[in-house]
Amino acid sequence: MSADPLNEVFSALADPTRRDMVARLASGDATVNELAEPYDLTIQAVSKHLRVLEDAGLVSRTRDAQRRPAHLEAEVFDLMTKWIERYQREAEERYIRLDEVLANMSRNSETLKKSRNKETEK
Amino acid sequence: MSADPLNEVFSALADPTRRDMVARLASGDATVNELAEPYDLTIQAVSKHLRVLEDAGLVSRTRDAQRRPAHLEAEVFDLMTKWIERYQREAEERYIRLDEVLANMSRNSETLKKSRNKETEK
DNA sequence: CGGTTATTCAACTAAATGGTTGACAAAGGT
DNA sequence: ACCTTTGTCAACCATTTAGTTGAATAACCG
Repeated sequence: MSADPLNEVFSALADPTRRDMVARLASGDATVNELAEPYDLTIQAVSKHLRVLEDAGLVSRTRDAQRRPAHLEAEVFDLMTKWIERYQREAEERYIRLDEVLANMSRNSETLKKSRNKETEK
Repeated sequence: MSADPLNEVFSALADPTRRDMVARLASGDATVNELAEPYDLTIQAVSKHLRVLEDAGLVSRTRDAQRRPAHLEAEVFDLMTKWIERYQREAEERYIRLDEVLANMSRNSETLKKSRNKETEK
């Protein structure tokens, strides 16, 4: 029921062909045949790739006669950037705090010389 | 030789366990044992996950006696955000331009009524 | 209706992935 | 010198994945 949608989004973009398809769709909608053209792949393979992108919510399909043009959905990207930025920020902030700690430590370094207690747990 | 590093980065983050490990490492370095504790997984499995993160450049390892604490590397995140934001922006800009086109079209819509030419190819 | 174009479905295959168990290595603690 | 802790390596297994070929569906073009 509630599988994290990021699973599919990240794993969809893990494939270079699919990333390339996304890149191309960013500059305009395209049909399966058009998308398949540059690759040394069967149409069926590209159709499958497109389905993966669709399932991940990165792409939507419409209909135009026999064609089913693919359209890039930009909203899902927000999910990713939010996740990424959150931990990127956390890690950077922690890095800055660590710098402060180290600055403090060197300031009163005499207390440090005999501290041989390692409190790694908890 | 020159495989796109984004392959490994995205595919590393496609796994929810690995994403969770990253989330936890964002608030501080941790050893394999510490990382493994919350999961219903063997240490070996977690060790493997950690290796995937390391190969993707998301994590680095140091040494502290028998322990090999893992440390989150924030820089690689930039690669991802740059890729994502580029196409996100492209898609959004195109969407805005499309709006303008549609606005123009409705303004002189009388010319449209008989345009039955479809120039999909090229 | 009959043919063509665009796309998907189904079945199969090879390789990659995520997990296991069991043995091994490396470093400390005593 | 042992024993313990921490982690990795190796071999194996089940599932998923990226690709194939071949048949089927869907919608247009005469």
